[in-house]
Amino acid sequence: MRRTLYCGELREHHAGQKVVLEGWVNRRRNLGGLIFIDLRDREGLAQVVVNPEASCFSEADRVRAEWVIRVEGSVRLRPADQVNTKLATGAVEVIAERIEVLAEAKTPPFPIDAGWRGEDDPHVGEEVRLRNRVVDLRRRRLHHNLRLRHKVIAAIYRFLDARGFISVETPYLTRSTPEGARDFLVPSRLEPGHFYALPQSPQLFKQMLMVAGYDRYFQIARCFRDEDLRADRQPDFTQLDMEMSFVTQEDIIALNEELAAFILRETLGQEPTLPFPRLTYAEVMNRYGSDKPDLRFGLELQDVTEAFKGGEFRAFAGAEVVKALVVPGLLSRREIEELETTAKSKGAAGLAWARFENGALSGGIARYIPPHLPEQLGLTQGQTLLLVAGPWRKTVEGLGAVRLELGRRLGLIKPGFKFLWVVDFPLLEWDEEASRWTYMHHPFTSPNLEDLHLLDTDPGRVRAYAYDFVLNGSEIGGGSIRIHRRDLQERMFTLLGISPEEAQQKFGFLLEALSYGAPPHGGIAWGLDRFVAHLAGEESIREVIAFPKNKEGKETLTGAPAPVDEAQLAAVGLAVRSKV
RNA sequence: GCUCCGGUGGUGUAGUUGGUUAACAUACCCGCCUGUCACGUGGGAGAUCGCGGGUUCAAGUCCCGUCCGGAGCGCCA
Repeated sequence: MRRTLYCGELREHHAGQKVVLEGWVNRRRNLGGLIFIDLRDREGLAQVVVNPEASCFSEADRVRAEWVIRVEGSVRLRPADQVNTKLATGAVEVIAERIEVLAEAKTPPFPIDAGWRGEDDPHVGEEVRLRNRVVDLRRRRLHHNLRLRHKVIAAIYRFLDARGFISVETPYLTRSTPEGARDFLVPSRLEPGHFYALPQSPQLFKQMLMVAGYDRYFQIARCFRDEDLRADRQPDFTQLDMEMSFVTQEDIIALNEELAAFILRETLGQEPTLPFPRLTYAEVMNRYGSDKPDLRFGLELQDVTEAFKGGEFRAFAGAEVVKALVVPGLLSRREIEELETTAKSKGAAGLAWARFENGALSGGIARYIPPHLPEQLGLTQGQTLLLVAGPWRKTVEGLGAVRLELGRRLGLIKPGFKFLWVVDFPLLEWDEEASRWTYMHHPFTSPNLEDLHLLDTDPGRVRAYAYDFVLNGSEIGGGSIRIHRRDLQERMFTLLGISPEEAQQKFGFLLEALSYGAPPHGGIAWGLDRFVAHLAGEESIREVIAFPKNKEGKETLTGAPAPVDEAQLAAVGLAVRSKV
């Protein structure tokens, strides 16, 4: 007899039926003469009862947690006083007639049963979890996360298909492109000494699909970047990649926020309000000190540059900007010191402060604060004023980091999903190390045509048609309108210090494509792992990836990366140098 | 590459100013138990406290080094 239904699907209307269940023993309770088995499959738990007179009683007595068994029996309603209201199947139980052990199991290294009966799983260290990932993946939390991820992807396909997008696959073995992140290299056997690179994104392929007239493309694409890992970064990660022809920035933004709303509706039953806020880069940096601000709380930065200009406090008098944060509450010296460390980590020179208590400012730099300032900032009794002064970017980012830390510490972050778009990014930023301009997004991003006249005279002020999609303080997507004219693309390469020869060698195929009549086009890529992690309420994308890598980039199940045979190296013309 | 935090039975934790046999919960094994649902109950086994060195009469505890893991900085077009 084969399985008739999932354990978790058992309901009252099955009462009286013969069923066959197959699954894992979540828990076994032996009352002496009577045995209960909570049988588990991906849909949930069902209670199996084994009576002492049943022929399978001795088999049931032998069974242990995580054994895989098949149970044949009949469903019956439980007496009213024995209904388990915590389980969806709690009104019924299966009286076992036959039990067959399909596989015995070692005792699991950590408990996995609690989540399945609706409780919190006890905390287990991530190292232990990743080392035993198969066991870990049995827990309900990960079942839920991976199914949510699937639902998100399924919703993406439904939505984009209905809007005329087609999914096209692009190569994983491709060419190394200069700059950007470090490439993962794959040696060529047919041409020893030559290498493929794994794509950092399908960027150039999708642009060429636009030139080829496909008009609307998308792909759930794996991307590879050989950089250090973080809670929200893996060396191989998944993008929702998208590109459209004959569109404006606003078209892309509007379509993508509809997509986001559709996904939330389909997966979580939520209805976010559209449109999402669109804030300029300058505005979010000045108000939140971040290009990916968390809008779930206020605590905005305020500009007080003028109040200190030319004043007696030398450190502030000549500063490019002075920014202030009004903190609800009196912070201790120790707390301020910790926050100063946070500010300094972003390059701020320091963190000045004063407390407003007993009707006056005291402590820190209280005596240097202009008399009118507290009123201007709305500073009231029992609050702390924090200040950073210096070059614009380090100042706002320093205080922005403090804002974020305070949001967490003071519990200001409200639950929910706060989306926004950040627009009007600068096209270029100054690279101190290389002493030249470099792109902020990527070298194919179109300048805002209104700023084109500044390109040679004042490149730093040129805005880009680039936009980031931000959710709860996390960059979940980014895109741009691309350059579709060969002459402008060549001009950009020159500005970025890429010689015509180098451009031809590395991007010749793109320039060539652009010279065959390219439509105006643009697109976006979402960090799918991050997006799903937010929807699942997880801090780390490792919780929404079945087999993630740890902080050191190791895949803990298989032990990758690992050495390979000398013969394998020889076949691709490589030899490993002894460690330097 | 750098900074910070952590490492104690299988798992999760406690362990005070250094002081007897390293504690607790849970899991595990055995006994008893017919309506449990984290069953109950009695018993048992299980840890050279990540590793190495140092200080000390005495180190889980203090110091140095090292390994492993996590958070962040740099990096991430």
